[in-house]
This record gives sequence, structure tokens and C-alpha cells, in this order.
Amino acid sequence: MNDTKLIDIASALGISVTTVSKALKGYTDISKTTRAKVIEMADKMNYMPNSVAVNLRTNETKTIGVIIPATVHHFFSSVLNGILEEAEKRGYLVIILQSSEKYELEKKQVALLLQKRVDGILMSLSNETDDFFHINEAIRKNTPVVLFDKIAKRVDCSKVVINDMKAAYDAVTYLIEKGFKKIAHFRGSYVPQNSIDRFLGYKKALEDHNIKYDPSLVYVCDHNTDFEDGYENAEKLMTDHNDVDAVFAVTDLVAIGIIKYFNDKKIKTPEQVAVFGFSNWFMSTVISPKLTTIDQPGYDIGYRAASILIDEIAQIKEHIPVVHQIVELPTHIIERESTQRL
Amino acid sequence: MNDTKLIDIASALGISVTTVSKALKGYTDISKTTRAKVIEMADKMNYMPNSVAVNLRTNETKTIGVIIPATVHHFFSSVLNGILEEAEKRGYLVIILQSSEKYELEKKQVALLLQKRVDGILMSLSNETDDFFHINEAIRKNTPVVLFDKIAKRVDCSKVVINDMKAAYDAVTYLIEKGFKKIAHFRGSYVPQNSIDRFLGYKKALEDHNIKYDPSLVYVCDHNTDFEDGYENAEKLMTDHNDVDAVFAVTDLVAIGIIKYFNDKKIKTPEQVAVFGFSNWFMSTVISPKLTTIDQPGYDIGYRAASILIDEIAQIKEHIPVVHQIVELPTHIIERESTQRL
DNA sequence: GGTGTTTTCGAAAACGTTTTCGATTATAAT
DNA sequence: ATTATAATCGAAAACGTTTTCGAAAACACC
Repeated sequence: MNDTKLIDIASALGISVTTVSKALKGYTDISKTTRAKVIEMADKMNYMPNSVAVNLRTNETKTIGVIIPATVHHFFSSVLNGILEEAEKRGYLVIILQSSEKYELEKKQVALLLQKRVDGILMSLSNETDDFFHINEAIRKNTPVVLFDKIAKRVDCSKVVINDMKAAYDAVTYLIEKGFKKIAHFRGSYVPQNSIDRFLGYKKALEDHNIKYDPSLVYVCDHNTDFEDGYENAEKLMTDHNDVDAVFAVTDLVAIGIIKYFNDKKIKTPEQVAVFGFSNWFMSTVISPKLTTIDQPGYDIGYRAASILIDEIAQIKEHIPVVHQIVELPTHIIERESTQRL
Repeated sequence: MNDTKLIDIASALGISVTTVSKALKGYTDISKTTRAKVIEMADKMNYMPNSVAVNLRTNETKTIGVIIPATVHHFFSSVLNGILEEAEKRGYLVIILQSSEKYELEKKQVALLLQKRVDGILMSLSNETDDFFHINEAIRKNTPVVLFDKIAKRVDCSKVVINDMKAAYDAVTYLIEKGFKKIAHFRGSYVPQNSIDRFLGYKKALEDHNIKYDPSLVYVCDHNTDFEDGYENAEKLMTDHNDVDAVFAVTDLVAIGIIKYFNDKKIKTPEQVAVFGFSNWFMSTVISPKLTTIDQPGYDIGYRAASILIDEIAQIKEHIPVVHQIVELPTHIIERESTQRL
């Protein structure tokens, strides 16, 4: 309660708050001696500026907002770590919100952040989002937005992503070159572009290597919370096509479901069927056999997105025109046991 | 930039900002008709109050700060989800900071949050923290603090925890009652109280069941990022004591390291050596055999801590005396394959 | 038509800063 | 001693709200 403010220092020293403020901020029109006195007294009285007042006056909050669509787990926790670290380094605080894949909530949260006068917004879109008015509204109000992972091409702002299609293409190409012939795909739901792109990458890789695309080899795994989906579809797959020799899964989670099924049924991985995941979640080294997968650089995505956002905030402040960047982070194949032909 | 403020509505309607403000906030001394006009105009002009100005005037920010010691993964991501959900429900925003187990950083971050005028602080202490001045300072300034997981008994505030000692005691008792005789313990580092308590629970369970405590059966695993620690110590354990029949690990992560070593060396789990983990992280069902463990309710801890904090914020505001609560959330044994005697 | 009551509004202060601009004092130049 | 210049300070406005308190208007009552 007894917070010391500028006026307390001022009256303790018998000078004006103006002088105190200037002394503390290093203005050159304050003499060395009074500046020293002010600093000493501020220190003694344990002065800490009231950010709210500063924010109101300076019209910046040194705070960025982050909206993620899903629960903070796996991929998004890596992203978050990247964001937090970069923000800390650059002197920004971060407010986290989760839209839980709901468009209405996402819209409300953007409005909230705007009210809060955050200096910028980082977001990954919910699956329901197909209208971008709320995002454009933020941009129009001079609050920069950078989209990551689940983005909208049509929104004019910076974005940081991976190339899901290319990554999937590479994965399937790898399998083909390893000699696998009948490759199934466990795809994600029909709605986020990422899962569509991974599917398209799968399909294109087949076609480019003269393997006929067979829709019956594609299974959809559309709930993201556990690996049951992969497990159950693996069972279907083996009754439908007991001669498959590889499967490319949309996430490590479903890949793990598949491997669990194979392990339970004594189907040898990779000898009988190889499994390829996506994301390189921590558990992909826990499962046996260890999972070959695509390294989705969550941490890098986070820190990069934060870095660009903070750059843009600075540019807007300096009134220098900002040019939006689309950065596409590289992905790599992490080769492990689940695809190793002996 | 062209944000509409109270004065814009006022001048558009030819009335004062006072009236506009009151109309919007439902004051009864504004006539129905002007209130209707104000609301309509506010709506039309897409008015959104400037939170910073509101905060300055009302002296509350509807924001809470969260400081966690480690990276957002595993346990803390569950906690975070609990916090975020409760905060959303109660109309609070949340600022996340990570202290990275550094006392100095933690101290700085508390100061930052205080400057930001958050309404309350949620924190789990860093391992280095053994001085609580910064926390008491926050409390003294009427900013309630609730500690969770890694707490300090000596700080006078609410806390939400599990009983690590009892949980460990239960785990080891379970092993003893299952007939295991020579039970090793892979403990955590010497510093956080949690790992000490788990160790003490282990020791007490042995003693209460007339099994002599043997220090040579205790191995320390003190880096928390991967399971190598468990793996390597498992190797040591088997050369030192090739007749152990169970091991109680301080976390699921080290338990998984142990199981991986056993799997590699064809040491049967649980037939030759049973393994018991702690926390029930997601991957404990991924490993084979599935891991028996203690359910550490991260989500509940988070939402409960947030709930108590927000209650206390309200109490302080209403000037009703707040009584601090120490809530101890129950833990359960999750029995899976890694301890099942046939 | 005067008095009392209720309804409706607005001026102004306040929250704690930052920053502009003018005023005062000290110093230098003549 | 006078004037010009530089150094040092402070008054005041501003950021956008909320809230107190008094004023004006409307209405009621006799």
C-alpha cells in the first residue's frame, strides 16, 4: 500500500516531480548533484515506477499477447518456451490465452488483448477460424500480429511456419527410397491446413515416384488427445491391407498408437511394417522401437515469431515502414529405428 | 489509431463524458433514454474501454502473474492449463514468467509483476530460492501470493501442494506389500524439498515395515531434462546390486530411463525388477511395460491455486480479512504393468 | 406560486507518470 | 555593469478513465 511514487521522492527532497522524473530518466537538463540525490533517495525509498501510469502516458505496455488454439502440451509448450525466452530477452511480458479451437473465443480474446493495449499479438489460429476480421482489426489499430503454425495466407502480416507439405513429401520419399512399396497414411482431420498439407505431400510423393495413390490406404485420425486413434486405425488397416509395409502418420501421437498396436499384435516394426511420425515429440524416443519422425522446431518457431513481432513493434514506434516476412523454418528427418530396413 | 474513446461518444451525442461513462456502467442516475442512446452510439462507434486508463483509475488490472521455475513441459504445462482455464473463467488474464531455477531472476520477475500492478501472483519456487524477502514484499504491498508445488513453509500465504512424502511412502509401501524385498530409490537432487520428501517417504516406508534402510541403494538423478540419468544409474545399480527386485524413481522420466536400460539388457520388468515412477506423465503409458506411478494432479493444482488467489484478491478488495489456506491435494497410485507380480 | 423531492446531468479531481516549454539562475563575454 | 549564453529547474498539460458532489431541471404537493 505504502508504495513510493515520484511525488514522495520529490517532497522528501524539496524539489518537483518533474525534476525527479527527469533525473531518473537521465535527462540532461538536470545537474549531476541533484540527479545523484534523486537516485540515492529513490533507491533508499525503494522506488519502482507504476507501469500502469507509464503505459497510459507513453502508450505502450511492453507486453505481447499470445493466443494458442490448443492446450499447452507437446508442440505448443515448445513454442511457448521459445516465445517466453525471446520476450524475456527483449524486455517484454507475455500474456497467454487459449482459444480451445473456438472461433468465438479467439475473437473475444483478440478484443481483450486490444483493450489491454498489448503492443503486439502472436497467434496460431483455431480450426474453426475462417473469418479474419478480428485479426485485420488488430492490424488496423496498429497492433502488429504475427501468425505461426496455423496461419491464414490471406491475412497481410508476418508468419512463421514450416512447410508441412514438403516435410511430408520428404518423409514419404524417404520411405520410398528405402524400398517401401505400399505406404499407408494416417491423416489428421479435414480442417486444419497443416493436416491437409501433410496429406497432399504424401500424395504428391507417391505420384512423383510412380506409385498409384490408393485412397483406401488413407485413414483419418481426428482427435488429438491420445493415441487410441492410431491404435484403432492400425487395427483396421491390418485387416483391410495386411500387406502394407509402411505407414506415414500425421503426428507422433498417432504413430505411437500404431506402434503400440503392432507391438501388442506381435507385428514387427519395422521388419513387417515401418512407421514414420511427425513432430519429434519427446515420447518418440521413449517408444520402442524409437520413432523416425520429422523435426518440427517448436522452440524456433516461437522465438522467431516473437522476435519478428518485437521488431515490428519497434518499427511502428519509429514510424519506419514495416515489411512483413513469411519465414519458413526448415524441417529434418530424424531417422530412428522404426523405419530401419535391415 | 482511430480508437474511439468516451469523449468521442460524448461529443457525437452532445453530452459529457461523465454521462457516457455512467451510462455504460449502468449508473442509475442516467435516464433510460440517454443510456439507450449512449449504448447505441458506443456500439456503432465500436467503443472498447482502454484498460490501461481503467487500471490506473481503479487500481486493479484483472491480471495475475505466474512464475514457474522450469521450462513449460510435463508437469508445469498441466499446471498452466489449470491456471489458464480458471483465470479465463473468472475474467483474469495471466502473465507467464519462468525463473529457470534462478533466484536472482525470480526476484527480478516478482518486482516486474509488482510494477505491472498484477492483482496477484502464483508461483512455484526456484531451487535456488532460500530467501523470501521478495515474496513477503509482494504480500506486504497487498498483492496476494499463492505458492504451489515448490513452496516455502515459512512464508505466510496460501499454498497448494501434494504430500510428496506420503505419496512416496504409499508407493514404497505398495511395493513392499506386493512382496518386493530389496527396493532401490533413484532420488532427485538434494535441493528441492519435493525430492527430499520423496526420499524421506521412501526411507520411512522401509523402516515402518522393518526393512533396513541401505544408503547404497539410493542413487541421485539430478538433471531433469532427459532420461539418460535414469539409464546410467540403472547400469550402476545392476552392477552394485544385481539382486534388487524393485526401484522407486523420483520421476517418471528417470523411471523410463531405468526401463529403457532394462529393456536393452533384457532384464525383465517387472519379473526381475519392478519399477515405480512419480507424476503420471503422458509417456508413462507409452513405454512398455506401462509404468506404475503416482498421479500428481498438475491441472488440479493449477486451477485450485488460481481459484484461491482470485478469491483472495476479491477479499482484499472488499477489505474482508483473508485467511490463508494450505490445500493438500490427494495423490493416487496408478497401477500399471511395471510392478505387476504374476 | 412557493416549497420540497426526485431525476438527470456535468465539472472537476484523481490515478502516476512524461514531456513541453517557459522561467529563473548561474556563467561567460564584452 | 551590462548583455548574451548556458545550465537548471518547475508548472502544467496530457494520457482515458471513474467517481464525488453539487447544480439544474422536472415533478409533486399544498
